Amino acid sequence: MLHNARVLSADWVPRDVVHRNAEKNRLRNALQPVLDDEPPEDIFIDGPSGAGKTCLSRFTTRKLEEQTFGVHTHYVDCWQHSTKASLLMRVLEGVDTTHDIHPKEGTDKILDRLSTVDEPYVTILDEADQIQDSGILRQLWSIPKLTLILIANRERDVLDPLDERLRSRLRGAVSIHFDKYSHAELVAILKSRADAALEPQSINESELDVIADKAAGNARDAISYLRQSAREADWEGDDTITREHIQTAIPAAQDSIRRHSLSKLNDDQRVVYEVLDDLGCASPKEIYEVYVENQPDPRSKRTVRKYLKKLVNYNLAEVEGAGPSRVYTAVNS
DNA sequence: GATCCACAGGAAGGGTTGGGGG
DNA sequence: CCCCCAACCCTTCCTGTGGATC
Repeated sequence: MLHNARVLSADWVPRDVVHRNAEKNRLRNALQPVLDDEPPEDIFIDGPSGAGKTCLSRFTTRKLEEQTFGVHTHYVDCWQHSTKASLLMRVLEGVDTTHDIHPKEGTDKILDRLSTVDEPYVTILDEADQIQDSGILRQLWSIPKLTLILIANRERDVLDPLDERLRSRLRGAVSIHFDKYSHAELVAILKSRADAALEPQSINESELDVIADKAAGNARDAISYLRQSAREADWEGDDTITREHIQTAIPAAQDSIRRHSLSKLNDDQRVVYEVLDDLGCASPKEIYEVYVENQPDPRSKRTVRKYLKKLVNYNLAEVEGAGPSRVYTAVNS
């Protein structure tokens, strides 16, 4: 059934993006200075998960690179490269060799190399709110030939940690907001992916409808549900995807996302998650008290606060309220 | 509306780690 | 093989914030 599984992988960039025409035009216009070799504009993209931010950015920069000689574009996932050294190395990989950089020379050397690049280049910083050291952004913004496209769920998550001088400069940035996909748009996206990835007639419109419905505007989820549904059908030896396959596939897809997130936690972080999962819903104080009982050599409160924030970032927990009424809830759907 | 308490997260300092060079 | 250095993680200390309580 699956004759081109890559089309259903999370980082697949389609040959054409069918929706988001307004956003596409704004991004292209914002990148115009790159073509004219003028000073770059700052570009922000924000919107909910699965709204097509990453996909459209990668699509647009790929087009730019194809159509323009001497322009380099590069994608960096700040989630995987949240520390200063690893992030800067990834940025440099997009334009230059990195094998001659030694860790003991520090990050200044990497920044020097980035500053001396003499051709314009565009770097997408996806999940930009994950960058731990806000000084990195200031340094990257001062690089003459570099155009940054910053992607985050909420623009203010990136801007708030910055100092006032930088924030005021960035008020002039090109800011592109993405909304959730509508149901009809999701169905259309699923249809085009299914056409490219699956044997003809493997799935019909009403089943796509069910998947789109469950994904609630999130294209990334929708595509992973479709992928898992195709696998289910394959395992069963069926050549069409039925509602039963989808029913099985959705929890399986959600579980695999959750397990993947859990695998990235260290032992203490996992204990904090398990404590929260047992409690279901609890204040930071309660969580910490139970955590300390369960751990012979517990981390400090401050560190556990960092862990809790991490769980929220990984979608393993949700948080509500502020101050003393703050409550964390485990996510284990 | 003043006060209190729990919380978030920044800053600074110390211990640990890991890769390269002597 | 050990030392060096930068990066990284954790801790301690601290400030600012906002809901709860009287």
